[in-house]
Amino acid sequence: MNARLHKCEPGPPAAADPTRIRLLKAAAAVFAERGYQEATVRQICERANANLALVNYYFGDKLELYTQVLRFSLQPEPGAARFDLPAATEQPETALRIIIGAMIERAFETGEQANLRFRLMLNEFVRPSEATCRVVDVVMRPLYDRLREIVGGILGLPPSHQKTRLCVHSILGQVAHFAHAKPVLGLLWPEMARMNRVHRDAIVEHVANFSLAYLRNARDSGLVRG
Amino acid sequence: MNARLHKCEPGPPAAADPTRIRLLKAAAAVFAERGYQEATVRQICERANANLALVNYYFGDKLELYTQVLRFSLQPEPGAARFDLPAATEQPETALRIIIGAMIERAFETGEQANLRFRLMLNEFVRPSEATCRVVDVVMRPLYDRLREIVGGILGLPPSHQKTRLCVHSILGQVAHFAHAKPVLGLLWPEMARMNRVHRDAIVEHVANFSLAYLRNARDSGLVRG
DNA sequence: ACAAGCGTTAAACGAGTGTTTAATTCTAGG
DNA sequence: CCTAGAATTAAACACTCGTTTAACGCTTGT
Repeated sequence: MNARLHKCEPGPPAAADPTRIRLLKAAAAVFAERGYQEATVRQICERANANLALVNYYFGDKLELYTQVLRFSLQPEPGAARFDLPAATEQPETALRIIIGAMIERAFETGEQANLRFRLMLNEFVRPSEATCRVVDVVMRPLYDRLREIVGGILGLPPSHQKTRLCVHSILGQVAHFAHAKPVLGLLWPEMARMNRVHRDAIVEHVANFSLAYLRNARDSGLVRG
Repeated sequence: MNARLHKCEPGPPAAADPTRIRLLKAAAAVFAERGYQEATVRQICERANANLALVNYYFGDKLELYTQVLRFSLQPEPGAARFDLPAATEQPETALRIIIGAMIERAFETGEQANLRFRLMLNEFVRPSEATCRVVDVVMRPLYDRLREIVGGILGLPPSHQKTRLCVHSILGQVAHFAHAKPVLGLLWPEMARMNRVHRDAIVEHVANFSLAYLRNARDSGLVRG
C-alpha cells in the first residue's frame, strides 16, 4: 500500500531532507494555486525539479503529501507573529482591522515567500477535499475562534452567540469573495483587474468599514434589534 | 473535429429533441453540483439515461454542452418573473431584501425543479472555466448591474461609483460564502449543518441587516466618511 | 575493494477522462 | 416491403491521472 520505508516514519531527520522540503514547498504553491483535486503530482514534481516517483517515495501518496503540506506551512516561523492572531491586548475594532488586512494581504500575496496557508484554507472553503477535517482543525478553527472573540468583543456578545457567528461569516465571506473572484472581478470591473496595492488597501478599508457599521450599530442598540 | 451532422446546427427543431433536452437537464444538475471540471460526461449521460456517445453526437464536445446548458437554463420560463430583477418600482431597501432572499433561496434550492442558474454562476466565481466570459455576460452581469442600481439607489451614488461596486461585492461575497461554505460551516458550527428553512431565513435577514447598516450609514453621512 | 542501502531515475501500469468509430436499431418515404 | 437516413449502442481510442516497479548511481562502513 505504501512505499516510504527509507526511514522511520516521522521525526526531524526525515523532515530535514532537502528534496523533501523542495517537494513540500512546490506542493504548497501548486495546491494553493489550483486546489487539491486540480493540482497534479507531475506539476508539483516539475516545479520541485524532482522525479515523478519521489512524491510517493517520501509521502506515500498525494493525500498524505497534502496533509503534510498543511502541517508544514502551519508551523510558525521563529520570531514571526501568527498573522491571524493579533495581540489580545488590542482594542477589538483595531484588532478587526488588523486581521482583515492580514487576511487580504495573505490572499493576494505572491512570490516565493508567500505564506500560502490562507489560500489553502480558502480552497477548502469552496471545494472540500478528503483532508477538509484536518484543514478545519489545524488552520481554520483557530482563525474562526479568534474572529469570534474579536467580533463578540465589539458586539458585547459571547463568541458562541448566533449573531456573533453570523457576523464572523459575513466578514469571512467578504474576504473570501474578493480573494476568489479576482478573475471574474476583472471582467465585471476592469479597473480592478490589476489589483495592486492601492486596490488592496481600498478593499481592506472598505471591508472593515462595511462590517464595523453593523457591529457598532448592533452594539449600541442592544441585543434586540438588527 | 465535430460530429453533430444530424441536422442544421441551431434552431427549434434540434432544440425540441427530447433526448437532447434530457441531456441538457441532466448536465445542468451535474454541472451545478460539481462544477465544470469535476463533472464527467459519464455522470451526465447516466443521469439522463442516455448513451455515452450522445453528448458528442448532439453537442460536439463537453464545453459546447456546458455553454448550451448556460443558454438553456437562462431562458426565462414563460410567466415566471426573473428572480434576480425585482420590480424597479420597489423601494431600494425592499428590493435589496428581496434580491438577497432570492439569491440565497436559489443557492440552497434542491429537487428537480431547482433553478440551477445561480449555482452555475457561483461555481464560475471560484473556479473559472473556459466558458467564464460567456457566463459573465449572460447571467452574472445582469445581476451585478441590477445590484449596483439598487445599492447605488440606497447610497445616493451612481451605479458606477467605486463605493457602490465595493458594497455590491460585499453583498455578493456574503451570499456566495454562505452558499459555498455549507460543508465547512457544518464543521465549524454544528447547529448550522442541517441548513433548513429556519436557518436560511435567519441568514437572509442577517445578510440584509448587516449590509443595510453600512448603506444607510453611508447615505446619511454623505459621501465623505465611511 | 566491495557489498549494502538510500536516493533517484525511466518506464510502465491500471484506472479514469473526453472523444471517436463502426455497427446496430429505429423510423419514415417511395 | 424496402431502403436511406437518423438515432442509438457497444467498443475502442488517445490521453492524463496517481501509483508502482525495477534498475541505476552514489555514498558509506568495513
